[in-house]
Amino acid sequence: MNTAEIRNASLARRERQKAETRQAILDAARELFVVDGVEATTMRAIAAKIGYTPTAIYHHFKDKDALIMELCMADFRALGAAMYSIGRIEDPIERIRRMAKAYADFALANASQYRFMFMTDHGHSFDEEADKIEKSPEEDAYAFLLGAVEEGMQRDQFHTEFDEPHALAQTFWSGIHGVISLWFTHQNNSYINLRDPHQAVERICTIMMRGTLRNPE
Amino acid sequence: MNTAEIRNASLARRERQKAETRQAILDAARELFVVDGVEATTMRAIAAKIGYTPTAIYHHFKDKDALIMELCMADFRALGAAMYSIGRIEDPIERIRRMAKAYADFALANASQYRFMFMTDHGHSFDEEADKIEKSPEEDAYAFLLGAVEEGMQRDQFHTEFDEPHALAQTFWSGIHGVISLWFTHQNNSYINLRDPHQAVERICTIMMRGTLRNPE
DNA sequence: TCAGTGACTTGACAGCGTTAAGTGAAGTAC
DNA sequence: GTACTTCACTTAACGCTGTCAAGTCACTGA
Repeated sequence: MNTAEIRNASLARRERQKAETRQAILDAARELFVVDGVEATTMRAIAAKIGYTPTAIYHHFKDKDALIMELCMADFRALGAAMYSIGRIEDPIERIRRMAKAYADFALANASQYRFMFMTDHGHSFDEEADKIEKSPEEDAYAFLLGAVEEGMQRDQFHTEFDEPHALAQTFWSGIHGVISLWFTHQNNSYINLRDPHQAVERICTIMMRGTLRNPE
Repeated sequence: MNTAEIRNASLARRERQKAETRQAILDAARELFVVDGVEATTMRAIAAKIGYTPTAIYHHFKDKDALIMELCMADFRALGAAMYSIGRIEDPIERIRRMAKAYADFALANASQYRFMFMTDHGHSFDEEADKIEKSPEEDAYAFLLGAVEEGMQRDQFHTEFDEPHALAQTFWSGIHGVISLWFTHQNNSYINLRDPHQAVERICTIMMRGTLRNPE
């Protein structure tokens, strides 16, 4: 090894070590967020979990919000991947059904994350993040749904009065989100006694399809 | 006035003064909660607003949670009243439609309160409160909706497969709640660009009715 | 060899919800 | 009239939070 190679190697090692620490912070934060919730986990707890002082975190992330946001962005990508994994099913209506199920499965399996992604007001934080990623966080999943709705419209599968793809896609999303979010906040309410969320998602999905399709089979 | 009367009068005055202070705390807290949100409002800010020290509040409420919960219960009563005010419309389906609109109007006009009532996890706090009030907080509004759904079923207005009143009432509720809560968390997301919530509520309401009614007109 | 870089620590700050102990005015009893 | 009690409220503090200025120290480059 000549001196230039050594320098490069050592630079690379330092960068790798920094990246490892950064990842350790993210992993620790993720685990604590999932177990205790985002609000309840402290910077001190995250630091202690990986054997650093709390201030060390601030060398890798601007503040707690930036740390949270990074994990949140990863979750959006994961949701997008979960949506995408159902593949290109020919019938757009069937595709929407499958998306609803995949969405609900993701939400129920990642409750803490879902809470933070869709049940917390982030103000304009997402807009700011979007500039960096070059597209909005929900884009993948939302665009996927929107595409299916548009395709269904092109095939005249919906009643003619539903001619605005965004409006219809947002309605479908709202319905599923309503079931999920109500479940998260009211599952312990003994008076309301909410029904099983998986079945509830299926139910509202059936109802919304029957309410919008031209020929519900 | 004899001595007994004087004693009673002074006791009454002291109780009234205490009640006034208590109410002042509630009023100040309400205003701050609405403006800044529940989380961002501090006990110190509430106290400062009415010219007391923070600790004074603890003579009237066990802790911040108890103070919040009291306001929350008042909001549930207000929502119940808003529902009840639409009156006993003959057709249960039309009644459900009106309820949806009244519910959405309440939510959009009382955003902070709605957030806390239906978008925050209260664990078993409501159950504990319910023991005191002898009925669960949502009871009024939920029972009102449930009654309309049951009536619609008795009149065979819904498809026969929808034979469980709770399941259907919860589905309707979920749909409206989904539109509202998504609006609150994502109204500023420029990529999603959510449609007007009033129209969105009307849209999902129409869709859900068409998807459940035997003879949608 | 020596200055410089940068990951990390030390020690602190302001603000939070909450509480033990104290104050002082009003009511009660003799 | 004086002593005792009650109680709404204050004072001063505790432990907790997110965050930051300053310091440490191993490693790098000339």
